[in-house]
Amino acid sequence: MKDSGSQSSNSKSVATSEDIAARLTDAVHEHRLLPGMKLNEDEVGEIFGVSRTIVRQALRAMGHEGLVTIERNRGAFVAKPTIKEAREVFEARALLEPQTARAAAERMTPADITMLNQHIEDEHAALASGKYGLALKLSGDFHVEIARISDHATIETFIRQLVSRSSLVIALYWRRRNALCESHAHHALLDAFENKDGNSAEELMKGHLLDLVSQLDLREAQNTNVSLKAALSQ
Amino acid sequence: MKDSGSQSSNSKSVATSEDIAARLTDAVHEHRLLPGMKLNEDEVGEIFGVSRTIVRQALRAMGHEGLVTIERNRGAFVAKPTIKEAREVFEARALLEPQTARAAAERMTPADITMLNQHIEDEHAALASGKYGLALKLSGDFHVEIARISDHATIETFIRQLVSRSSLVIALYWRRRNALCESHAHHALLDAFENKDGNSAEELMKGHLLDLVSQLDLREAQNTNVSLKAALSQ
DNA sequence: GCTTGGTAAATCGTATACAATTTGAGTCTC
DNA sequence: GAGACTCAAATTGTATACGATTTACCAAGC
Repeated sequence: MKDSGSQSSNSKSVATSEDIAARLTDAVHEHRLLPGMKLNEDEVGEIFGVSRTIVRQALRAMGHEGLVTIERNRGAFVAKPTIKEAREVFEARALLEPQTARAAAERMTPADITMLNQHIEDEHAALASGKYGLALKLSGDFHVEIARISDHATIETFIRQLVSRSSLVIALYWRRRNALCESHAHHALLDAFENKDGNSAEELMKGHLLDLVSQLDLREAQNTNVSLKAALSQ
Repeated sequence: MKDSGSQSSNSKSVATSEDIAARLTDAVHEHRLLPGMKLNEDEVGEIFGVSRTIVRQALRAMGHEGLVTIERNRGAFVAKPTIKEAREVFEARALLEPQTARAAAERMTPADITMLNQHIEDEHAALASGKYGLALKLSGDFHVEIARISDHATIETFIRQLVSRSSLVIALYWRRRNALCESHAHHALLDAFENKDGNSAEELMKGHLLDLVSQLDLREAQNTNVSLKAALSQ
């Protein structure tokens, strides 16, 4: 839990760079910040009431996660993964997450199950009330929670990064703008977890990731700003 | 290539934070900087002739890689992986590198082979002239080069991090202080690469990593500073 | 002797000032 | 009008000053 308190209990808690990075990261995960958007240092600092020093720390941290691209003397932008990078992200997830799901299944406690269940319900609620961005973020968090339960901090860090970047990929390459009909997959995973069935969990996760990729449109040259060239080539 | 020129061609090239991080990282890889060592900001800045601003950027970057631990108001220290973290690093490598070796084998060009060969020779030369730290670094670079050849930037980044942290693990938990008798393993891998034999490459890499782990001493409580508690529990 | 307390030095955290670079508008020319 | 040029405004990069925290040392007390 630990909600990285923006303005929590203790009256005048000044925001740290971690807070800023978390807030910005959430915004990216919820598609309130979209790939390519400029993150002006003064502007961000003004919004959160901190100096540029702190903002720069946050932006550089996000740069390391691959969420933000920093161009020298030009500033920070929400990253725009290329098609190759998009493929890589999901290939890496396919390499890490199935085994992680298996490990998680074997370590799963009743408390974990309850928590994951709550997570799925929240996701449902978000979808029902039209908060697609929030639903998307929660859907990613589900994967991160599984990694956390697997109790492998190193791989958890990698998965967290990959899930993060998946938000960008989805923003750029998702086919159907409407539903994220994947809650079924998460339910199925939860069943495997309840039965402590590592094999199923591994297979379900593998299938789930393949399913996700199959809903992306990763053909070359679709989202590149080729307006000029496209107009001329006709 | 691009050797991140410390003082390259252009006369007065002021060191960037990337340069500083690279220099410090090399020092860690070569065991000139050992786990636990304090990295004083003023001191580092003095050595490289840059202000603390730049040093702090470098140290935070290394923090993200897991090479450095930053404690608030206390400063940056070369990281000291616990035994659990040490295990995790090699488990993650075992998950990523065999498949990466396979992919590399399939994409390997004659130029790549030549380069890897040179790498092995350099490693030999370093060992022969007693530069164990350099040999260790080169040995790690070998793995990173394979990742690069596999042409999967995302996984390459992960492997780079893991190899980096492996240097720390080796500094803390390596059994025999003398030789790193692993050049044989690298030779065998090279043979597989020359034959474009992905299966062999994958298997050899898996075995090589297991071999490495087996030379570590990862039993509990050997390097922990428990003098007080240990004395009291008796 | 060992601990406790207090003060000065060392060190880190952050804001800010200023330099360097990019951006964009406006002007001029062809 | 399209393109090249100039200059001001906006923005980022870096050094530095200053406050906050930790550390280290030394003296006093039990």
